[in-house]
Amino acid sequence: MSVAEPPRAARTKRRTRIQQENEEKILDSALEVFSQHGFKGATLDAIAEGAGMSKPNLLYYFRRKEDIHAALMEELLDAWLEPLEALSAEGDAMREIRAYLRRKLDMARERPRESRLFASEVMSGAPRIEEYLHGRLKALVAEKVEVIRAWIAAGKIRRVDPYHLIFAIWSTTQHYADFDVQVRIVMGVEGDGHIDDAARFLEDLFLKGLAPEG
Amino acid sequence: MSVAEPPRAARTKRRTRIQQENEEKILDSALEVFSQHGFKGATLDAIAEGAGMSKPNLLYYFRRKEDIHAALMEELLDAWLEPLEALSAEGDAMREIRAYLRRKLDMARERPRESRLFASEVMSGAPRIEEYLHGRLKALVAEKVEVIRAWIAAGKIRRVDPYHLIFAIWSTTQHYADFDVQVRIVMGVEGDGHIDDAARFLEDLFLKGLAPEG
DNA sequence: CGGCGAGTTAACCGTCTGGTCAAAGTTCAC
DNA sequence: GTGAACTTTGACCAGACGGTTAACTCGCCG
Repeated sequence: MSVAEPPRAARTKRRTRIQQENEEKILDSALEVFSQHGFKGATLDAIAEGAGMSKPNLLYYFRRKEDIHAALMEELLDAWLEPLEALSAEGDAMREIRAYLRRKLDMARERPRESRLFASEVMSGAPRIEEYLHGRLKALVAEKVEVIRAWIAAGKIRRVDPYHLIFAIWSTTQHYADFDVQVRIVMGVEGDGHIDDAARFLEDLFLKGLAPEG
Repeated sequence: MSVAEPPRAARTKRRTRIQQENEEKILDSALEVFSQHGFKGATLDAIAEGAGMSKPNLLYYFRRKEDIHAALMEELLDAWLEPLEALSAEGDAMREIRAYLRRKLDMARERPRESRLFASEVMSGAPRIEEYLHGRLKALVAEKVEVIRAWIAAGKIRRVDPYHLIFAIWSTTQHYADFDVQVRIVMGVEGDGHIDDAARFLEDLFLKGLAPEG
């Protein structure tokens, strides 16, 4: 009669050291598996093995596959907004855009699995993050679109469609995470030095491409 | 004892009308399913249902799941090279790049599922197309990189890294296929008119960003 | 150092999955 | 119209899958 309630049920705060460690191991393994195979393609067995524990033990910490994915997403989605949130209307337009590019490229370098997790979710139709896309993300983008429009109105950057500008920044930077394998093979590189070159190229392209006439 | 050999075994050419039709139905359904859920996440049941036939019947045309995926990939990979292949050293640099952008955007508009199929394959580590990436793709890119270098040497475009230029074109254009759901939600659009805006934006960005000084 | 709750696991369940098989039904050239 | 080749299907299989249960072991606080 001593069956402990699975810890994730009683939320609030982390309890034991073991719990903390194991949830970390699970989420790390799950990130690997989900980002490679998507939600449907990921299996609890693979996640459990990657976390170095049995499947029932894994299910002691997260009752359902969905819960693991949701926990991963919750962490990810906040981090996902940060770089764009930091785009400040008060700053210098060109400097802000360059800084945004850098933050996004840093994420692609340091958290490529998260990028692929997000991509895989969107590519499968975003069934589990529709609310987020329609809500927080859409609102934040709308807000920053206004910031960019203001820069255009003030003659700080050329007249371009702010939405497509944001998409262009997202796509070019995330590409180095999502298509990492392809980039490495095509370029024939191994470390991550090529991302510095990418940074130079992208800053160059966007700053030149957006600079006001004259 | 009249069990016909599964047709895909005897390659060469299409035989019956029914076979032609059914293989088409299967590949169309499989494209839908693979592009949404990846190789592991796709099931034969789902593909069969989408194709409007029973699973054993599906397996009469393609003996294994792998074979369906391979057939899809074979078709795709050729189409994938075409736009870049058409980038001609003889043409005007700026015009060639603009035309390349347009071809890639057209593919994103007209064949978004193929784009996602490719993306999903690369994101899962490209286990089934390694040879292609190391072979034909790498070689073609290397060839076009030289074309771009020649344009730079001739002062037709600014001095930028040709590899990253190609990646930037790939990523910005494919984004409208791979992240279609996100793009639609964030922009709040429904048809595909936004891709024309994307075309204008991207041509603008790249042509301005690459134009030689002066 | 004893006990209680946290942590772990073997065994299991129903369903799904990729794939097989033999038999039945259909098509089409002759 | 018929027979041989082509097509379709129900029944089936072994293993994978997400998840449950009950009983076991371990860690740690008093």
